[in-house]
Amino acid sequence: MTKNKENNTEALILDAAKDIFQHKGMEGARMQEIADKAGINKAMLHYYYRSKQKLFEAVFKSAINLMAPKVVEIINTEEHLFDKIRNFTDKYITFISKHSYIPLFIINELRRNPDILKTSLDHNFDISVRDKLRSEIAILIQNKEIKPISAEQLFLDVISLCVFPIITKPLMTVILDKNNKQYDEIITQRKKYVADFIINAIKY
Amino acid sequence: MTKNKENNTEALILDAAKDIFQHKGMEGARMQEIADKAGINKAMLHYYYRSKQKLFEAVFKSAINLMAPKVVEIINTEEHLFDKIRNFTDKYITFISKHSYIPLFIINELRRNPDILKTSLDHNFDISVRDKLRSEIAILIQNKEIKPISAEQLFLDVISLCVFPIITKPLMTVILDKNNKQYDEIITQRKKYVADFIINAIKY
DNA sequence: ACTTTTGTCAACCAAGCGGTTAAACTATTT
DNA sequence: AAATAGTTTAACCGCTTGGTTGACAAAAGT
Repeated sequence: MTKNKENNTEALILDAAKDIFQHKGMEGARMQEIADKAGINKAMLHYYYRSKQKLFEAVFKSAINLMAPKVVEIINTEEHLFDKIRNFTDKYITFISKHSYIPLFIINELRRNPDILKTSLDHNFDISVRDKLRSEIAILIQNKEIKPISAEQLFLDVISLCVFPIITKPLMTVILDKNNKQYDEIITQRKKYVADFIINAIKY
Repeated sequence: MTKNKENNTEALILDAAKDIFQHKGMEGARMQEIADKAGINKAMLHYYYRSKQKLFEAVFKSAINLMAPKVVEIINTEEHLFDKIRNFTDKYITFISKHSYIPLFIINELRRNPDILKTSLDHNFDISVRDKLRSEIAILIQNKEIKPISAEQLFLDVISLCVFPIITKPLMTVILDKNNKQYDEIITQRKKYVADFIINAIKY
């Protein structure tokens, strides 16, 4: 435990940067605030990460590579599509609830700079993953297990139903007139609810 | 066309501010940029709106009061729930597509300041609207026309399926490997697709 | 006609920003 | 233990920011 002092500071900075950037975005974040949160001098941020932009990219990359594998992982199992859906909604809603600021962070900064993904995505969502899902759905359609739908639409449905209600919590609590606890309960129920909803929608 | 010169300037500022704020957010927007866009001197912004915060709030208020009535309007018709859903998904996806930056703008700034809604929402989503939808659903459940679901969950489903795929376009084009035109086509198809999807999910 | 109010602008200001520097401190190497 | 290299800090810097000021012009009121 005597070594990697330098590594420790670097990690300390990244942790603080994640917290500040993900809550306030690139423009809203202040280098001084990140330094304060990390408990170190502001010059250290530049010593380890050169610039605000570079530090931001490190945070973005870590965020995108935290979220994406979770999706791929479940698509790549050998379960039946319905089980995948049940599995996914349950795990993804739980996961996103724990990191509720990350999806909005990604969506936002991707809008500011649409090309940032290309340098940040390590490996995920390659052709094989897309094709696997597409062919699985094609077979189920042929077997008349599900209605004829496109893989893309279904993918959008699943992600939308899981993620959107979480990132819009501040808005939806007002619209639906719920307090925080009540809304959290609604989200908890969605873990099962969403899977049933989707399966009912697509099954014959 | 000779009169309301002062009014014209004020409106000119607000239009420019909408454009800049909604694309770049509170932190990312620059007063000078707004002034340039409006084609007037920067001091005018403060003359008419006192501060950046006040100008921002005017923009936010106008955004929220553009989006919310569209929802209430359709809920308050006397159509059958299924027709409401078909009507809503079609109109709302069309509408949001035209103003794709607004939902994200609202979600974001509401997260920065959760209390801003209370001073911005003019009248919408009062108890009567919520109760109307709730009782309509209760009746349909009793008549065994739809499965027993909560109005809140259904509301979240509808909004999620309409809005999320639009605000995540930059992300989804990469994940689904589509170009802009292809993705727009997917969104267009969703206008009908989403309604069928939801109705299939909830009907007996 | 002249006084007051309202609208507009160039110039300015203090504060806060990201980033730099040079020196001090702390290991590590020789 | 002296020299070297790596780490940390306070102080600083140039620039941009939101906001202000004072002069001036155009209406509006009298």
